[in-house]
Amino acid sequence: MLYSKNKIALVDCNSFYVSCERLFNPSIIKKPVVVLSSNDGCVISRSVEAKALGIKMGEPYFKVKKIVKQNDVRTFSTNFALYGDISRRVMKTLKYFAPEMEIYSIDEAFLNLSSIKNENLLKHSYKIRETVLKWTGIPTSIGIATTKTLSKAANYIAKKEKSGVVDLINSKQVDKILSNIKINDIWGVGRQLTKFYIKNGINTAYDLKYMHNGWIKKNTNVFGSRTAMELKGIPCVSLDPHQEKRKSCCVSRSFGKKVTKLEDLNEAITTHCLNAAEKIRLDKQTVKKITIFIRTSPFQNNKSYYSNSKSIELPIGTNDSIMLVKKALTLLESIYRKGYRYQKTGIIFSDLKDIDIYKKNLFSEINNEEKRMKLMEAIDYTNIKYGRHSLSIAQAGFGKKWKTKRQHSSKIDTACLDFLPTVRIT
DNA sequence: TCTGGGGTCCTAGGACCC
DNA sequence: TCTGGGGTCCTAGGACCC
Repeated sequence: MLYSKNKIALVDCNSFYVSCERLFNPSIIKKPVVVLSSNDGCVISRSVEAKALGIKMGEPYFKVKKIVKQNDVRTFSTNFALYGDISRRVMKTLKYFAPEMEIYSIDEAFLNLSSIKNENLLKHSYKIRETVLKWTGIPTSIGIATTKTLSKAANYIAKKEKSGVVDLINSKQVDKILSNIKINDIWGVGRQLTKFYIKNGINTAYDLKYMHNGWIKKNTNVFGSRTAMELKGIPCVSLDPHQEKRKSCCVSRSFGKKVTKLEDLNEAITTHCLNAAEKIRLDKQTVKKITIFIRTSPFQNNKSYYSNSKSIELPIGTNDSIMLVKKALTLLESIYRKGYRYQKTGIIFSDLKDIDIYKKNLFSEINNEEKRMKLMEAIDYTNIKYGRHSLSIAQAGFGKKWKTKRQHSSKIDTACLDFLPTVRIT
């Protein structure tokens, strides 16, 4: 029995983006800190000190500006290149402790700890936390349980504990812990399900756990039943160590200033399209379906709102920037309407396939395409070596009046990550 | 004045076929 | 007069996640 059970640990980095910024700026340790989303729009990461001031996750920045000023909260624009690099370091460290793991997001991973004896689970987890902190400078929390959903719940509680670890496998108080988790804080229960559950008197994780299977199945979808089963300790979502390639690729941005002219939208779409194409080329993929969308602000409810999108299916998959930009601009022109103040535009590549399939396509004109592929390779190489957008195409524009706002950038150059100081926070 | 971006999966309903 | 039913496939949109 000792080894027969699933033992899953969810390791989650505490206030990850804030922790990353702190690595390079020790003066903000123990101070209230927030990291803002693109365009300095919303708060997407908060230190505990910032949380204590009542700053909520996802809140628009302009709404908390007052609190920020009054309390000298340090604010940062996102630096995803940096966070990605630190994330890779954290994951590499975790791999030492569990060869079988699933990277779930930039700051979370599920670890299979089934080979660890029950009585050693806690000790092992403390060791994981200590090592990650020592090697990367990032503090973490760990939740251990027999299913993913329960380990998420354990982690949720671990975040509030000083020890940073909660083990539900050896705990005799699982139900008590679950009764302290509100229904909307359960993994997989979003806004809609929360509304429905509360209407039916289900208010906590405990309530959901003891709900009849039949009732759940009849009244929710497969997601709902799965979550409920997992709370009961029956694994329904297995740990998947296999890293799949992405199935779609989206690049979109809000504008720093509202945009009205087609030529500005053209520049933005071209830029986004080039970025998306570069991404899929790095993953050795091709795209068959392109969608572009534009919209005005959904928050300015008074005036005319306009939102539209259009897709096109390509005859064969490609990752040729020049061809993709041409198609994207045609799509854009067909949905552009004069007289609106646009807030955001973006491009979605879907139906992505491995490049090898494309190469074997009998209908492609091999010679021409090989030339194009060489050109794309050269562009990517130059951009990686000399910085993004060293090489671009003219349609991407030079003025970029629509550019995203980033007023709080920490300007850390991750090209120098090798010189990253390893800070130990105690 | 100012409200993110990038994903995955599920499902209802339409189109089509026999 | 009486106007089927069942199956598959695809897609847009919704819900959810971080």
